[in-house]
Amino acid sequence: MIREDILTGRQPAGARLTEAMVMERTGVSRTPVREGLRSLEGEGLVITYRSRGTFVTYRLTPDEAQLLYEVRLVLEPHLAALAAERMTPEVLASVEDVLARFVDALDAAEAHEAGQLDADFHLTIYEASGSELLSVLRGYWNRLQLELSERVYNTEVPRRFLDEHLAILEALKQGDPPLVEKRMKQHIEHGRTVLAKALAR
Amino acid sequence: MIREDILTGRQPAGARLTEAMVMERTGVSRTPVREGLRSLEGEGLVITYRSRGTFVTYRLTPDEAQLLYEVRLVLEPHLAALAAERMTPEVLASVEDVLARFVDALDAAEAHEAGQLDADFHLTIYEASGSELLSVLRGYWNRLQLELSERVYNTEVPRRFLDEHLAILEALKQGDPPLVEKRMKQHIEHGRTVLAKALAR
DNA sequence: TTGTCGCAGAGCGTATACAACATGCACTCG
DNA sequence: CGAGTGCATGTTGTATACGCTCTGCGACAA
Repeated sequence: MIREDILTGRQPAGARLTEAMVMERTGVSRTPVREGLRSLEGEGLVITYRSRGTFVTYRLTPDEAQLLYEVRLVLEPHLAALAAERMTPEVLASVEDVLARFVDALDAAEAHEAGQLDADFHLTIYEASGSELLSVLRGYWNRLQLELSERVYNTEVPRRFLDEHLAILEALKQGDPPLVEKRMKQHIEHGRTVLAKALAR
Repeated sequence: MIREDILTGRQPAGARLTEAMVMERTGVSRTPVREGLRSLEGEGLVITYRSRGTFVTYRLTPDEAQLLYEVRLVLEPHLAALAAERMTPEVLASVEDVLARFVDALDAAEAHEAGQLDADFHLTIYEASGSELLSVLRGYWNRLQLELSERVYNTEVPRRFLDEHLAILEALKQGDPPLVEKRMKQHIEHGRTVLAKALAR
């Protein structure tokens, strides 16, 4: 729940999160609260200063977001191809489910929800790769997601993302790893130029 | 302490870490133990299964290690240049200290220690960049370090790494961001070919 | 008026007790 | 003899109490 508060911007960058506040918001006691905050810290969403509290980390700069796109171009097409080799019907079903909800979010013009489901789409696929690099990926998706939601998912562009997602799903179904890799690469390349334009405004 | 056990290979991949074991090893009670394990989980060093325990994550495959080197080539030269712009005397002193201990570790042929200090050298510099991407970097350095220690720091190669580290330090002292970026890039490129050769054996 | 010391309160750090859950084994019944 | 069920045990999940540290405010003295 707190993760969502951060990812949707309800908790702005730099906001203070005392354990008492989180307890009240979630209704659970301190120990699980602390666990949760520690997890969020590991994901780079918050940072804790001893005896002072934990704070929502500051937003990525536009430059850093572009840099992350270069990383995405390196990692994600590769993991997508791996995932295509090891795809199972269960994962395919999950991906389809995520895409269905993605459509709903776009129809309802819910930018944050759409951003979340975009991340889910990618990460669900990469999970199937069985790669240990997944933990690295999660870290920067968390940071990218808010930027993406607020800068891109307010516009008309994501409809084209949906088409690309569907094309990737198609290639996954066909069990064609090179095609999946190629389409994923194009998709991310597209996202990169879109974000660059959004940042230029 | 547990982190070191993992990073030095004393706790092998797949090893089970019950909270009771960690309590005994560290002498602290369960709450801080759980915090620590949660942190390690965030760094991708362990993974926890509900009610069954936490386990040391499996090693990177050689392929994944190579992939991470491509990521390093994207991120690290950039952050090094940023760091050069914002360098302070304190950070420079820290970097020099790390390098001094790096030399000691090489002289003593302590591969794991050297691997740790190699990571420290890089991360200490990037800290000065003030970039929020640091948390992403830490994640994969943790995973890379063990691979590096066991495959590279057993050989004679790291002496050349030392020279490169010194050259980077020199460029930092001169306050020349483009030079820092260039040397860092060459250094990582070198590391990549070294690791590729080590993996081929 | 200003600087320093002390105090009080808020918040985190740690320890421990109890609850819930998963696993494996033994026993029983078909 | 085999399969299924129930129990015992080990391990994590949660709650709460207590102690320590840091911060901010106020009073007192120079």
